[in-house]
Amino acid sequence: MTVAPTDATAQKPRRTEDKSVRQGQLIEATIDCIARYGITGTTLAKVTEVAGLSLGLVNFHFASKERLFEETLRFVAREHRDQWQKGIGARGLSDADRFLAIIDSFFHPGICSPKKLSVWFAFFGEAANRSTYRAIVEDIDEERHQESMRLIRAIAADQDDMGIDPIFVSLTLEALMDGLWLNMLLYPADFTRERSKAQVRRVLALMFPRQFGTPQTLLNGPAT
Amino acid sequence: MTVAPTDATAQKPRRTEDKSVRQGQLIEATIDCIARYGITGTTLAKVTEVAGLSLGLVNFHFASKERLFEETLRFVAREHRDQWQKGIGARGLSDADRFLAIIDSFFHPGICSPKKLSVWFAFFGEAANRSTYRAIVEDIDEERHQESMRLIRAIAADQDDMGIDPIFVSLTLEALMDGLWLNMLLYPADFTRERSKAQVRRVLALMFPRQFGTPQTLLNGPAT
DNA sequence: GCAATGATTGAATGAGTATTCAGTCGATAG
DNA sequence: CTATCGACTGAATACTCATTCAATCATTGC
Repeated sequence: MTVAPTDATAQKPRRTEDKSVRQGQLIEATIDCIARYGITGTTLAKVTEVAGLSLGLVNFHFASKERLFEETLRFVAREHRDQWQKGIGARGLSDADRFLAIIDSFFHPGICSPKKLSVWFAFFGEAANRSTYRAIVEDIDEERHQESMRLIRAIAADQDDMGIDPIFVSLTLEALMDGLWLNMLLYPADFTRERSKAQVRRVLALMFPRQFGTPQTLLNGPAT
Repeated sequence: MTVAPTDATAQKPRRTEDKSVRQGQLIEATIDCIARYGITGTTLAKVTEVAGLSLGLVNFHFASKERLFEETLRFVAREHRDQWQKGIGARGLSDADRFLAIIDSFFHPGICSPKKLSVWFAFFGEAANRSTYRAIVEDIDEERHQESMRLIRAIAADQDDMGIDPIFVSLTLEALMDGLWLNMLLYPADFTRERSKAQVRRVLALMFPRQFGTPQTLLNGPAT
């Protein structure tokens, strides 16, 4: 499902709108509600109130609350995928640049905002039981993991760092970023986007000193 | 609150039991239900049914469902704390051994079982809004973080690895382990306890090659 | 204009759920 | 053996919330 952004140029709120507009409003409101009230406190009454729409619309545009939740998760998942794909898509980038772009995508303001992190972890918490949620997350994880591996292999081959295991590098950095996301969710004051990104780069420098190990100026201040 | 384990020797179920026994049963059942149905699907009716107790008991032993949830989170948090404290408490351990014990505690079968991981992430998902949950998690995180830092500082001082930043090491490994927990929750078939533990040790070896960098035999098979 | 179509509304419905509490039961003290 | 007291029970209560749907309204094609 593609979600059209709310049209900022439309002055008068029209009574009827394109389906994708309404669906986008409802998904946006769902994200807000999960961030504010948690997944347990998110009711359709609150979602529709935040969206400024009437209660019945959720079951009209989505079949059920469950479907609305699925589409919300799909939305943030696609947002992240689009972000890193845009990052590696630019012309003239080296493999190292592309891999850094994937890392950067994790810490892009639109991707790891407090609201989005709330949504991710709300669904992680439910994912163990809901196969639908897990499938959505797995899809996007797998796609990114494959791309990361491809890039790391290329980076390792460029130099003669053949001792390093691409699977190990990829899994480690991805797990690290997931963990930093959790820290950013729980302790937003201590774990900022920039600090976290620098931390990942520093680990990367440890793994590929020749390729990434130059500017050690980052991250020296006190933390938690 | 200290929870007494269910007495396996008691053959006849007594009608009345010590408070701590009942509280333990209810917490145990809550963990089961969160793992099975998610936090949204966990009702008091299900919890008491799983516990084999009557509906009214939750509000008798805990003031409310909310309190039951808080005590459940506190219980798994204390379990983890007890685990690592027991690990570093043994006589005659080096600082390196103690730090490895903290790592091991994350991957102890009783600590990172699928059920316990479900509980952790269920609460993480809610923690952004519920200050009580966050406070419980923060408490235990902070205590462990301080101990880790102390040990890493000692390890770095032992050798002359003064270039390494203890804060960086501690935050990185903790985030990594959180991320591995998430992977173990979402993809239990691919991310086993032993494999994850080996992965952390490998990163540790990268940071302190002299102290931890010997047996490179671990983790070479294919993953996800 | 004028239907026809489809989006929108929100009151009504009904299923489900936390909490209460009056009564039951049984262990223990005397 | 009896009385007392506190644990225990589960039906009843008082909600909340997802879902439905008949009625309303705006748009579009004619």
